[in-house]
Amino acid sequence: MVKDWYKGGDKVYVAVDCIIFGFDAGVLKLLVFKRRVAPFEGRWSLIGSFVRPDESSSEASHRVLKEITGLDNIYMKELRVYSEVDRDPGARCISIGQYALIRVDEHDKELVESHGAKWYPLNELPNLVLDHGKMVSDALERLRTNAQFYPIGFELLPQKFTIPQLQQLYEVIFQKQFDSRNFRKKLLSLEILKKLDEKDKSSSKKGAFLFQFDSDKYKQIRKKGFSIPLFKNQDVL
Amino acid sequence: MVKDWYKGGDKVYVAVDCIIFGFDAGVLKLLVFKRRVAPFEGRWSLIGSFVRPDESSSEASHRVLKEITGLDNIYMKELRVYSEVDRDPGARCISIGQYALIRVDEHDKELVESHGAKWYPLNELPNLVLDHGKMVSDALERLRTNAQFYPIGFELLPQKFTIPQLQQLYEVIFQKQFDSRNFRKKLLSLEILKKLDEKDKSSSKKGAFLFQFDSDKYKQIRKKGFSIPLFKNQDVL
DNA sequence: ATAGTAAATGTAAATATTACATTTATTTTA
DNA sequence: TAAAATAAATGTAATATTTACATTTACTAT
Repeated sequence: MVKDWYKGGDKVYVAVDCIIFGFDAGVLKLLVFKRRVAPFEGRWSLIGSFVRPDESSSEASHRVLKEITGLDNIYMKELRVYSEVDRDPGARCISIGQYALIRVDEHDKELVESHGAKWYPLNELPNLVLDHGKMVSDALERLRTNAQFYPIGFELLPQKFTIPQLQQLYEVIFQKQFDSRNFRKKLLSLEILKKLDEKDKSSSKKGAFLFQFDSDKYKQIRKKGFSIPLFKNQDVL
Repeated sequence: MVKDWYKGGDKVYVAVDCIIFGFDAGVLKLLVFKRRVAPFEGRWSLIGSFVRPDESSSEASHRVLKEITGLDNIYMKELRVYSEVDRDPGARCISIGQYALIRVDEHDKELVESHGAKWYPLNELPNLVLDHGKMVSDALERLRTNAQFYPIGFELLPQKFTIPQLQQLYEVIFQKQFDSRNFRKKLLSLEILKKLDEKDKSSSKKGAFLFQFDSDKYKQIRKKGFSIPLFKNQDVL
């Protein structure tokens, strides 16, 4: 029931749009889809939805993410609200940008295809509808900022990964090369990686040891009151 | 004109609520106001408004902030969207939390009073309507996080301030004492403070030199690709 | 002239970062 | 089965930053 005093307000459409990052074959990719219905039929768009009466914006974005990728329990954070008056010529409609990091190896590729969705390397993105291109560049900036201060890179790698893989990811995110000895030393010094007794031999004869992100340990450290900036000299952007 | 394909969506009320921080008499304060009309007449609330058809959420929050404090050009950032289904029993209404840092010495005190608004020290806050208490604690957390990595403390101090004042502010934000010699050294080493030829004698016979935040220099540094974490060992939270 | 007060300053020890080259483990090939 | 090939793994010395800690300075009030 809507109380009288709300009658002064103007209702608007509220949507979520997901900026979904993945790391595959050494490059950062974004999941976009080709619209099959109006508006913007046939054009590329972020994956989104109206927020339904029975869900929050966060629930809405997790719902569509699951619909398209089959994935639950995804790293997803609010980016910002896009509410410029004329952003959508069809109606007053605000959109909440939600950026997500997923493990490409874990998602349901057939489901993605069946929805007309496709992974594009960030530098080969097609033009997107409305302000979705802006959402992507904002999200990329946010990803870079957050990756400086928090260990979120792990969200983009398989559960088990090698140090060289991790380094490659950070080099792609920050567009910068790191010294492999110093990179390894620094990451291991954070004490948030569990070394496994297993090697990945896909990229060398010697094989590289696999590691897992130790999120319990990370939470402990955070609880004690520390945050972990990955690189001290933050000249990574 | 609303196109047909939007008819599937459900419209909702969209509001902004401002979490307004100030630093006064050595304590962090929040600006809240006593509602004079329904809903929640007589109860304390954040300062907010519906987002109007002709403005973005950012414009809406700057508008109400100006209405109440007389201030323009305020540091204000989106905190997050509060869209839980039952957050407002009167109607489906989502709210965009916007947190702001203002210089208490620059705001229009009479205007604030005339609107029934009042500054409360953070630890003496009255109960607030709806989820506004949660907004405040979220905003405080965000303030602390951001103050670790970015020089935003200056937004809460007068344009001209002393190093001891700056230190006191950071001690309040982080609930932690700093060594005055190291604090001064660290802050000056960032090279974003302009020393003035002027002293503030309000708190000592000797007087303390006044400084200004040099935002041009800070922008230059950022442009070159550096961010500036204020404290290396981020054990400040 | 002296006492009182907060501001300002310096340094040595500990820690973290950087720059840089060789050895190791394994597979493939000769 | 020895040798070649390849990426992974490791160590160290030089530099920079952070930390811990006590005295002097500038000014006002008595």
